[in-house]
Amino acid sequence: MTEESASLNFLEQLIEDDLAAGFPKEKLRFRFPPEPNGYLHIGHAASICLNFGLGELHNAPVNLRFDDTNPAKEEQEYVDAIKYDIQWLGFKWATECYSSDYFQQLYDWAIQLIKEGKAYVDGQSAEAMAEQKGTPTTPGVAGPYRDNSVEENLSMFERMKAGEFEQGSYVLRAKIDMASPNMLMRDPILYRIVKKAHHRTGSDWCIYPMYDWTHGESDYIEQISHSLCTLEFKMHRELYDWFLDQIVDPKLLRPKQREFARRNLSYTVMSKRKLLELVQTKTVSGWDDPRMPTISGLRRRGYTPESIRNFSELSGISKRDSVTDVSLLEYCIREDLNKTATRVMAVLDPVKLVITNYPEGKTEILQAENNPEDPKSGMHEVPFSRELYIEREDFKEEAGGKFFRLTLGNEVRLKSAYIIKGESVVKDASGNITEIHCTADLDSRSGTGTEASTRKVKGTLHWVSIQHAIKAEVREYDRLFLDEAPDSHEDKNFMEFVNPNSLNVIKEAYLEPYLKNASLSDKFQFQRLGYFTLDKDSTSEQLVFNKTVGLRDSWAKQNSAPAAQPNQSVKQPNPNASQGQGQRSAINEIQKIAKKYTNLSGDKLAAARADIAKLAEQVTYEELEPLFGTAAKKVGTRIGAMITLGILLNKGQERNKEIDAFISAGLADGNEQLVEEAKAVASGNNQ
RNA sequence: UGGUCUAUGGUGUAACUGGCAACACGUCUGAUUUUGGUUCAGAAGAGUCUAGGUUCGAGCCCUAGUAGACCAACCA
Repeated sequence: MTEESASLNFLEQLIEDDLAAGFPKEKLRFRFPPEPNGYLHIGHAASICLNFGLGELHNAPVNLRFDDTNPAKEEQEYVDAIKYDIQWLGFKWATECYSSDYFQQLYDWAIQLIKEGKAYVDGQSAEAMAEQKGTPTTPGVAGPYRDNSVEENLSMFERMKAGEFEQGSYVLRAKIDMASPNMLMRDPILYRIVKKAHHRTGSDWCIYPMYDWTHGESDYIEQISHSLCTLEFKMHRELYDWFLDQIVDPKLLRPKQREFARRNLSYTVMSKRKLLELVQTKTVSGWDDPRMPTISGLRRRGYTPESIRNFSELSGISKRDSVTDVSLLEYCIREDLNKTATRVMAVLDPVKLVITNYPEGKTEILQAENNPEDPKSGMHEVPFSRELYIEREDFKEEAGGKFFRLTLGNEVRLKSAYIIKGESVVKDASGNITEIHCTADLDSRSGTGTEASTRKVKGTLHWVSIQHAIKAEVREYDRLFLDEAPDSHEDKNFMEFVNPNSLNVIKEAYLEPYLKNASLSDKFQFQRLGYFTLDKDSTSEQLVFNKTVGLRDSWAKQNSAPAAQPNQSVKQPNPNASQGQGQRSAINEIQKIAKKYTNLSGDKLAAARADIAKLAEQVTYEELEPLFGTAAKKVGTRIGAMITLGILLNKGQERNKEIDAFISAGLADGNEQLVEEAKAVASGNNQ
């Protein structure tokens, strides 16, 4: 809060404007209004961070309001999970509210609407009503119940409430405008009959209010100043305001609804319905499966509240629909965990390493840094012995100079231990390496301060002592979907894009013994591999670790680069791209200067022209010709090209059809400067 | 064929009432490093959807297009 925030998003700006216009700061009040019909996901986190963030910024209360008007879908389990997640994210709500707390008030207001002739009971089938509603392009028509008397409506509504009718037989509708271009205004439903117990009101009610009727009035009851919701409710604003108009007391605060774009994440889906489908089809193990974009899934995966809040902050708020790349989320968690996670060693794909000059049966206790990023984090002990496991991919019998790991005849450092040299391998009948034999430089032990201990070698490997290692299960995760936006395809169901290899279980990984006492909230970095956290499936006999995210890996990237090459080369057809080491080509430089040419005047203009002329000396005609096709609008570039052309012609470039066409187009242009240059070029008088 | 909204590097957001398009992620160099991590230094990449217009000057204002999203649940 010490530094001023970079720049305000449009909602923060809106509030600033309201404040500037005289809205009293102490009346600011926000709310987060989840429906308890599913678990919160990373998209909700955006809304939570927005609303609670606004509350923190202005020191204003933020209510948690459960929008529980549909007992058919809502459950206490979700209420509890939602509350837990919000607290876990680190936010505190002012008041825990429920729309169901307002059922009586809502009912009273509905009676008032009926009395004023603004609502009526309709007994038609849903299909009939839908038909009368028309379509977006054709107006609706009035149904037969629309002009029933107030008395009749009153009595029918009473009887609905009393439970005299079947579920679905009658509804209460607002009487607004069946011809409105906004479909929502064509006599929307206020109440329907649902004969199902509610998680809070039990069987007190058998009629339940609809979202539109409930939401705005709840905001009003709680005196919410700014009711922020996602874009799909934009159309509802007209209704929101209409309902408020009917009941608002001018002495009280009138809430304002504003909309922002919901946040999508690449390679996943974000709708509760689709997440529920993943759960119900057992595609994932549950709402908190570590591959799920739910708050609980991310938590189990090892994400921290800080990382999620930071992600929301970095993602920003706007009004256009967008897909944020998961790489930003991964960046956020790496950034957080790098500072805090304890460094340990674990080998996931082991191969045996024998140090032939190290005594059999000897064990040394070495010291390992807990976190090099945090000098105060201290050290922990790690046992070392003659036989170790190292990562299978950390050894090659022979390799090129770019392989920094163990090969025969080369030296590498065993992290926190000795420098070793590969000597020989033992293979089984089918040629697989079963053991690697090496010798250690016994003077090189880390931390001893000897000259040998500070020698530089080109690689460092992680390892575990076989005798001391503990076995554990490790679960690695990949993106749940293979498509960047799995639910954006009209012709294909999102389930078709499920990644069949999103879960990789390593049944027997070897960990250093320090991990024996890990607890659920601990965050570790398995050195050189990534960040890991204990999973709740762990038992006293079997630890289970989840991989949160890998370390950035420029080596792996380099290795896979050749495969990706074709794609990239397609995007690189521009011959004007940089030449040599970061050197811009002359033609590129000219383009850059020319861009702003028309904005210049006086000395600056003269200087720019001189620069272009000078650079033009180094340009070939082949480089220049493509610029002839520059759009008419980009006058600056065309002027630059014209000046360059003049120089080239002076140097003896032959005139041709393209050149003539470019010059005459320049002569005919509306821009005076361009015409000037074209004239000069045409007459050969261009110095 | 209706209404509403949106359009800025690969991605996500900036640019106060018009004034040289900025930041982050990602990508690529180089240095440092007992993690091919971190850190540090640097680079490439956008003429702001298109076409007109207003203006000395437009990402921003005007007009007309184009593209995408949303809108006809007794869901929220």
